[in-house]
Amino acid sequence: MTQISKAQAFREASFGFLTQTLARVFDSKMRAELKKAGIDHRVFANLMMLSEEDGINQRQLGKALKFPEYSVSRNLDIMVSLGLAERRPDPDSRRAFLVYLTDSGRETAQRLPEIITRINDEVLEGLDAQERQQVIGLLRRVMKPGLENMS
Amino acid sequence: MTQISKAQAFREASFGFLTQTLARVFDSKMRAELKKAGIDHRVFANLMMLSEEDGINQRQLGKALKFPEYSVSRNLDIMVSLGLAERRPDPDSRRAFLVYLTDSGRETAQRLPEIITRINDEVLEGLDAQERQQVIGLLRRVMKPGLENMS
DNA sequence: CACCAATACTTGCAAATGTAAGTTATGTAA
DNA sequence: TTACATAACTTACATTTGCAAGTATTGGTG
Repeated sequence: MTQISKAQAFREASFGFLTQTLARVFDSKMRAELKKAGIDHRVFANLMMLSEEDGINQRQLGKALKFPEYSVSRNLDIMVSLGLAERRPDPDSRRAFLVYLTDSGRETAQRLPEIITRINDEVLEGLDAQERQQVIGLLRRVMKPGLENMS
Repeated sequence: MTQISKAQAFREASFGFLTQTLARVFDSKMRAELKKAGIDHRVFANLMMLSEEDGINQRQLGKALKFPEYSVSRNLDIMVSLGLAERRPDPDSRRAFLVYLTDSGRETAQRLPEIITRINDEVLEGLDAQERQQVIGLLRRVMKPGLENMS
């Protein structure tokens, strides 16, 4: 029986620690791959989300991705300047915008799944197919409860 | 049967997306709690890691947490300036330092588990005890393979 | 031992991020 | 109908980060 200190057991058993650490790995790999593909790494999460659902406002976009709203605001500025997305006035509220992908944004978004899949496969190499399904299913459940939004 | 677009199924099935999103949630909650506790949020990961194991060099510290080495370097500057850690020369190599917590660092580190546990419980509220064990176990396995280190 | 590559760590600079405060528009309730 | 809180979004400023290039030391190879 190998000796494991309390602290070690604790850190390795922290869900937050684990997700932060793995998120760093995913992020740095994504940056490198997106650079190769000529896609701006700053916008990939929003791009992916909008390709799933457009015509939502910035708040909703931020909530889905757990991004603070100032971050959505800035990322959208970038996407608009790159011609990937556009803000249209919300007919129901003059203070909100509805966000839509442009054709170019949609085309760019289509190139993402291949990259994301490849990197996920790299990161998940230690798990078999069933375990991958399992961990993904559990993480999705963690997301569900709403997890009150960011600042 | 509710209609789910391919894109949605895809994003929600991306391990990387899920960990990044959940890491953002954990991070923002940790920041708020650490601020209340008067602990510098920049150093908490290193502090926790070092309370588990000291006397390692900066490379090893970075590798364990998947931090790039420049980040370890700067975080240690902060920890040293706050009196939480110290760099001692490595007797085996003049280019390396061995990092140790000070007494103050150790005391501070002792206050972390309570905070981390509380936030993990908040984030994981959607899962029962068994599922928590399960997801943590799987995430640990993902960490294992080495996941070649950062830049 | 002379060379070159790799290791361990640091740093200048540009880019990105968090905080807090701002604007404008809506909802509510006296 | 005015007043006051909240919603949706933006921005100035300071802090933090990533990248790329730097130093110094060590390990190997001919």
